[in-house]
Amino acid sequence: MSRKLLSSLLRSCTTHSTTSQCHAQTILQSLLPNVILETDILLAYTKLGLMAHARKLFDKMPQRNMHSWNIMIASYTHSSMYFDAVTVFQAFKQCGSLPDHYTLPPLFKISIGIGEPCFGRMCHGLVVKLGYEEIVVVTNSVLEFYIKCGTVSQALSVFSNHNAHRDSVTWNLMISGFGKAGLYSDAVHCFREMLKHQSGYELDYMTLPSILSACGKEGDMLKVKEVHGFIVRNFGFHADAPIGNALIDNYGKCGSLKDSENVFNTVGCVNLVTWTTMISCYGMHGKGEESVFLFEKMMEEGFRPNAVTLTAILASCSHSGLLDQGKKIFSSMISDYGFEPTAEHYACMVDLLGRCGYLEEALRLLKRMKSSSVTGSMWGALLAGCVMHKNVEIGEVAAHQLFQLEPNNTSNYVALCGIYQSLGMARGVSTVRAKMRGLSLVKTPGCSWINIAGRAHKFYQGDLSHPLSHMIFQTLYVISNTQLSTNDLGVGYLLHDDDTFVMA
DNA sequence: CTAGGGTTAG
Repeated sequence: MSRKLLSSLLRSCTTHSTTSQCHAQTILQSLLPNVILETDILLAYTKLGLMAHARKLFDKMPQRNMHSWNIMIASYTHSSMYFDAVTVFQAFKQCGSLPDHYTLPPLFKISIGIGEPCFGRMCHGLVVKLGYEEIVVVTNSVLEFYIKCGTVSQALSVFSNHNAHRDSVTWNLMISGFGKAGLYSDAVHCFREMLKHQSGYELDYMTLPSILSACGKEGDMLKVKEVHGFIVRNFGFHADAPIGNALIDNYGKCGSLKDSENVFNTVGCVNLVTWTTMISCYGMHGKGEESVFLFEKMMEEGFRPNAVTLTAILASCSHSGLLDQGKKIFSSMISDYGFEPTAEHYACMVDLLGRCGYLEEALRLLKRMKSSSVTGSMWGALLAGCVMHKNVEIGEVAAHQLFQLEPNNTSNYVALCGIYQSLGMARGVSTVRAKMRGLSLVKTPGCSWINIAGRAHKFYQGDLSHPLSHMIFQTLYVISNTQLSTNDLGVGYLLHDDDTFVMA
């Protein structure tokens, strides 16, 4: 067999055995060493995720080209083996070579993967110095890097500096970046800008889940509906699964379970995430029975739940007080599916037991675990249960664990304080407050808001300064039909975005 | 050989 033939065979290999056979042939026919052929073998191994095989060959190669270095760096990165990727990159630099536009994008992923943003910033410098700023793929990876670091301002400056070299990926990165940073109105603004720059049929459907999520997290159902209409007009009803999933999720987040159900019942593409999303929508709306029903139906249809599905169903049971169903699902996941419960699942179970008032049982569950594997979220769930059921003994245990684990989390101090307060334990209250002062911790006030007719109405706890607060108070009183103090109601004032009052 | 979207959690 000729080199050429083996080369093209290698490029079409899709299994371990065919790749190994081709590799063996190159050796048998004394075709090695040969950079082109060896690089083909490297690529074939890495495509199959056989990094150890690739590395063994790579280390033996007497000669390497840019392609072979890039394959190793990119595939280690792809396999989340960031430190191996760094080692290869360092060896590469030792040879005195400079990275090219294929080398650079994985370097930003490595920087995030190893948690060293300095490395990424240095690579950004390399991009500029080596003149790769005009290659859109490279610039997009720089943009993604700054977004993943949480430095939106840096991302925005990269975005603005490259208005001549943008593609749909660039726009999508910026829109989803704003959304991830909680800058929802900026995300919407960016989406509008994008639409101005391209005509309808060129529109990229990958942007749609991002914009839906920004609208949904803002709680703006009108915008979600608007984007939904836009999707139907431009893409028809048979959107792909992530779009349907985003619609279900965000209708749910905006409080319209009916619309979520509607999408769920009519979408063309359904996957595990679709089921999980719908289950968690029912959970959010306190409809645990529906969640359990859907969970069972999902399994009947042959979907195997994953870790996220399990978290969703457990959280759902928890919110609806379905103790037995939750326990049953948790133990059957372990026995029937050999599932290894994660920290989140234990936190859900503690939450479930705690809400139902089984605080001792919840504490026992945590005490059975290795103390190093008990997370803050588990103690946090227990503490929340103690607040609900005014249990000071277990509450103190949980709170003191949390003070060790997350000393700067103000919510934990406030929670313990709340238990003391509800039991009239004045000394406890002042001790916790003194502790907070000593650590100079300040609690940011909780705020909730709703969007009505495109305007954001914010509510802070215990504030009655709005002229309509009396009316709101009365309405809440009627709804709750119980004797509540002003403080319990959390009545606030309505504020517009620019802090001017809005008259309903 | 390089870049982008969806699901949990208090």
